[in-house]
Amino acid sequence: MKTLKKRLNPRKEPNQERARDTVENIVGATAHILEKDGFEKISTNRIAEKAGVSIGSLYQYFPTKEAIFSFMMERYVKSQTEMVDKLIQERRQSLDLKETVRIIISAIMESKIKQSRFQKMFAEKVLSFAGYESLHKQDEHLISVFEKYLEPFGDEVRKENLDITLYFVIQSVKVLPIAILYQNKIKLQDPRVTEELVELVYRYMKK
Amino acid sequence: MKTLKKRLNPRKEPNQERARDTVENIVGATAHILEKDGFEKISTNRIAEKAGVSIGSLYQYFPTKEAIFSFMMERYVKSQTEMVDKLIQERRQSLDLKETVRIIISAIMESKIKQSRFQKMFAEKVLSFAGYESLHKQDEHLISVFEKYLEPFGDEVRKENLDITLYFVIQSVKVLPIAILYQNKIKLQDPRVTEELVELVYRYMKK
DNA sequence: TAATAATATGAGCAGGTACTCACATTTCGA
DNA sequence: TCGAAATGTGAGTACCTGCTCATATTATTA
Repeated sequence: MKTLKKRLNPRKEPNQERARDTVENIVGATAHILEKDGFEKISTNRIAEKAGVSIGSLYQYFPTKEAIFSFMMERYVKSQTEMVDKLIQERRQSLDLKETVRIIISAIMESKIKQSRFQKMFAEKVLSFAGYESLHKQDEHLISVFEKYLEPFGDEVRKENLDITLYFVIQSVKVLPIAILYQNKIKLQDPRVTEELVELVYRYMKK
Repeated sequence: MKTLKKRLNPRKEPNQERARDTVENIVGATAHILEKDGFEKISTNRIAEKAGVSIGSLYQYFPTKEAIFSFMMERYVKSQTEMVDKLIQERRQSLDLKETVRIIISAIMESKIKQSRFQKMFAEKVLSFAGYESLHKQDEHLISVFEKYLEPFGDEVRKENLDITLYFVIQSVKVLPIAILYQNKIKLQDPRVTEELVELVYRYMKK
């Protein structure tokens, strides 16, 4: 456990401006290589080269290669979670479940389209790397947030296997759009994708 | 294109019994290592060692490491497709859609539970490796099979965005159970998982 | 300005990787 | 029974990997 933390946490916090630039360049180069050449082609040497940074600098801020992925993942998960939390908070008063579902899924889809460079990396890592507990934590957090939000919907929502239901809902929204990215007929930007996802989730949840 | 085929196709067909054993040992060892140590720890040398086979023999039947994965994938995809095709064929006469959905999903879940050793490998490869066209071909095949099967269900099935709907259905059944494998609260064997998957798919498809 | 701290550098290392090839062994039909 | 074809062997190679460390450069502080 301690080993894991040591290996995933940043080695050193960047204080000066140029140090923050270095870190951002590393992250940017990593995303770029992932997007262009895929996971198999990535190496710390290549990342450093692409970032215009020496391999030594890279290892000043990231103790291992995985730490780079972990950093990017954590950052993305955090922004997604904050977004959903905020939307739920805003919808606290409303009792229109379908509209809430639509608003949340639309927002997520929009960010997925924008940040589609990260999405393929996610497809390869999201389900695979047990070390990324932050993702499981996010799932659990979202489940409890939704569970609380759904309390007033006693008559509208099916609550027999709510744990599985909510897990499936979350995974559907996370994973189905990524699956779309990997076939080449339907575009992620096609508004019907969002529509269908809303349809799937709402129909599945309601009584 | 030609390069890809050359690199993924078996180099030599095993004719004698012992040759077939060699191939099976290689495949078995690969599955075993994947299951135990994960994708990152796998190497052809390790596979050969675990299989009790020389590295030279391995390369007589598989021209590259990827060819081993490809072979296993193709074999699995083929068995799954045949199973679904057969079930659909048997259900040709019936007009009970939900029961059909239940039968197919139950069968798939059963095989996923049995072959769960392959499932994690799939989670890492299914969406990620563009080279595995066989998977996309399978998706397209299944879509057309379902589309045909659904023709008589004019009144029961929602057909506005049928392309997306069927794609989401297929991906849900493929991916959601795998997602279950990667969290540790709900077990894949829990019959509620199958139930919920049926519920999700049927509710999503019906009018 | 001088000293100290922060940051950047990249040659190089130890170990792993996919894969080859010249040769040994086994199988089997003639 | 014998020889060709099929199968098996594993030391070896060229390359790549993650990562270190001694040193140089730049920024901050006193």
